[in-house]
Amino acid sequence: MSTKRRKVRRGRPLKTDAAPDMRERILDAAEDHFSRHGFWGVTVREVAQEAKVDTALLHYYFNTKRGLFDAVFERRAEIINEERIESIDAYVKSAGSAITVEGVIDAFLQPILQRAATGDQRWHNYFALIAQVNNTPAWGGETMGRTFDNVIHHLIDALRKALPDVSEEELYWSYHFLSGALTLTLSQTGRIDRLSEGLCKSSDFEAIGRRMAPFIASGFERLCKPQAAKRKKAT
Amino acid sequence: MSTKRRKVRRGRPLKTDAAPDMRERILDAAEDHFSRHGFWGVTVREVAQEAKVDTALLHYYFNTKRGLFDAVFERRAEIINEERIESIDAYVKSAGSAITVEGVIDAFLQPILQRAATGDQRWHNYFALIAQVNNTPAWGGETMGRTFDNVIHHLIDALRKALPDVSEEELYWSYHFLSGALTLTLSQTGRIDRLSEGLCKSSDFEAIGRRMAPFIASGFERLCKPQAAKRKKAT
DNA sequence: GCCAATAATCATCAACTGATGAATAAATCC
DNA sequence: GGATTTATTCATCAGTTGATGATTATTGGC
Repeated sequence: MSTKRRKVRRGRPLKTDAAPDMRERILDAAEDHFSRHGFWGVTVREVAQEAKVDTALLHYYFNTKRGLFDAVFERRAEIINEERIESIDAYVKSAGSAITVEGVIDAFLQPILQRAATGDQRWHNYFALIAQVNNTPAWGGETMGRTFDNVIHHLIDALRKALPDVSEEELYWSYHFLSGALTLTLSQTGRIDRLSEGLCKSSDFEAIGRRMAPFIASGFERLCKPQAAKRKKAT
Repeated sequence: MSTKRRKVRRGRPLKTDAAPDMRERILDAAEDHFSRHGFWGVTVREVAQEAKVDTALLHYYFNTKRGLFDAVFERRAEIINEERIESIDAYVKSAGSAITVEGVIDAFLQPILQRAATGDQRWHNYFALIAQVNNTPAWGGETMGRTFDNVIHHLIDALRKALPDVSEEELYWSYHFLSGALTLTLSQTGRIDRLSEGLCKSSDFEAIGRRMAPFIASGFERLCKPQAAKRKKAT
């Protein structure tokens, strides 16, 4: 079992090898590990081992461990960001003056929830990674902002159309609550499974897809529509 | 600057030293570091250095690094859990048959938000730690459940009183969204500061305290009160 | 067909990591 | 007041860590 000295080719690989692009293979392996244990919980050796390459190759492509992490984080961000902007725009256009908060939020959520629902492990890992970064005090805010604020401003612009004369502060705080609810969902820790004794499942994105937009939209409307009369102070 | 060989006492300390309990000092230092960088982002040496003790002492008290982490996590959990249960019970009792969802949720949130609002850095760190654990896929669900499920069942029992004939599933999913919104708030990453260009501040717990219960309660009511007529499918 | 650029492994580094057994000194027990 | 227990630092270990310069083999440009 010990040193089975597998003969490993050195030097540039033959073109005919048609090995799945090493760079992508490293990113997949890194995504898998980072998503489960975070930046510090992973060693470059673990990643290299899973990708079946030498650790030096991973420095060749990404220079540092942090460079590798950032590359993982950005790879799928571009895809999902584009999808979300298209989804919001399509809804706003189709709804016209009948635009609703719930419609906008649903349009924003669906691209993510649908990708999560396919059961593709790699997207699943990626979303879990976002969840961790979003809750990392030291550098999470900066990284999330740099990567996603564009899309979020797009979302907020659309929400303004459904909420005339809305206060900016209420809008941002409402998004904040949405962000927290969404990222916990994406992190799939299995806590709700345990709490509900199996009644609800972290992996049941169909169930989440049905409930999340109504829940969140209702909160937005409560906070953003200044119907002061409705407020009742408890006790 | 190099080796200023500070003469350090060896052996058991004099009783008259009245040094602040070393065990607590280690826990404080560990809390500070773990909350910022997570379990793997911290070395026992860093903690020992901040607590100004030898690394061996920290193994003396907590055996392993994980033991230290668990001790940090549990120390304040007991305090805050008790406060939350008392707060919920007090509200349920005082409200009587006028019990509302918003009232219950507010009672659940206030102990946390008030402690966060005092600006006590140590509670602030602890809450950030909870946020990270809640979003850790590998072991977050298990740890959160073990530590907090008791209180959460207490919360859910109270909510049932305000929501007769409620579906269990809707109740658990609603709590799930609440949990995500709360923990992101507690992680204080500064993202909303950046997103809103300074209009909203992560550290403004007074602002959060005013908005969170209405937002979340509204979501609960939308999901848990089966007023099917109100539902409108947006395109 | 030569030569620079590219893509990979190998061998190794200095620094760091969690942990532990031994030494030391005060407190407490009897 | 001697022996045991408790609380602390010291010295050190074996294993791991991120990183890099040297080496090797293939591709692509001219």
